[in-house]
Amino acid sequence: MGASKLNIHSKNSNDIAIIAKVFAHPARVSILQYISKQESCICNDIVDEIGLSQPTISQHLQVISKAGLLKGDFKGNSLCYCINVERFQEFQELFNSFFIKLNQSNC
Amino acid sequence: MGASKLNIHSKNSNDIAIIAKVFAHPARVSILQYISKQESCICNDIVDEIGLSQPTISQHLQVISKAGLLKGDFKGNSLCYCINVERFQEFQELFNSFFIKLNQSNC
DNA sequence: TTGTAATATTGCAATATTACGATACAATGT
DNA sequence: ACATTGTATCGTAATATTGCAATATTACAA
Repeated sequence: MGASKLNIHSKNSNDIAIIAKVFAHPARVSILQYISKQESCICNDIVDEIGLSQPTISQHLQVISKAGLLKGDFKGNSLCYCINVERFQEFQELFNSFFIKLNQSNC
Repeated sequence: MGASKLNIHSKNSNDIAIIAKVFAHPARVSILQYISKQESCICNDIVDEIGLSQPTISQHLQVISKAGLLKGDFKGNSLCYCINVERFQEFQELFNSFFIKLNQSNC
């Protein structure tokens, strides 16, 4: 078979994996870092910054957005993407509890 | 083109993405959680626990291992996988600094 | 309304990941 | 030596991801 046997895993494992996927591409990491640096942000700026085409950036933004990590305000015909800090802190907490669990490992 | 334009991104972005990829599959999350719970661990146990075939688990273990997250001691003909806590803490630090950067975002 | 600038969507090609059966390899027990 | 048990590798199929050109959509300005 192929690549989709996700239903056999626990909700917690799936949640963490879904979050990790957002960060699992350097373009998305760079995009997030860039957005957090800016007060406001226009997609075209990101295109120049990251060096990928506009459709590709738009696609990555959608992935980030679907995870709930972005709040977007319209500002003229350009978007102002901001990081949804509340949602982001949920991410952080999930990851931290995962990290804490793993740190208890002893050989 | 296709899926490989990784050279245009910063080292930091690539590093974070590489780490995130390890956690970007629920099977690997479950495997890591399972290993950390055990004192010692035999691969076949994981197979029963996770519900994937032995070759698939072995493949996932390789991904985790290549990231440097495992220390393996041989114990008879079965392996004892343990989490490499030092390496894991490097992961944590990279992620935390990334998280801290993103939290400074204000809309 | 027509033009313009910014972003989103569609369609497709290239590549990567996931999964497993078959098989090979390694260590132990008899 | 031979069988048994546990793990790794190979080959292959299914699916997912990444990337872009072409096109559509949206919002504003004149």
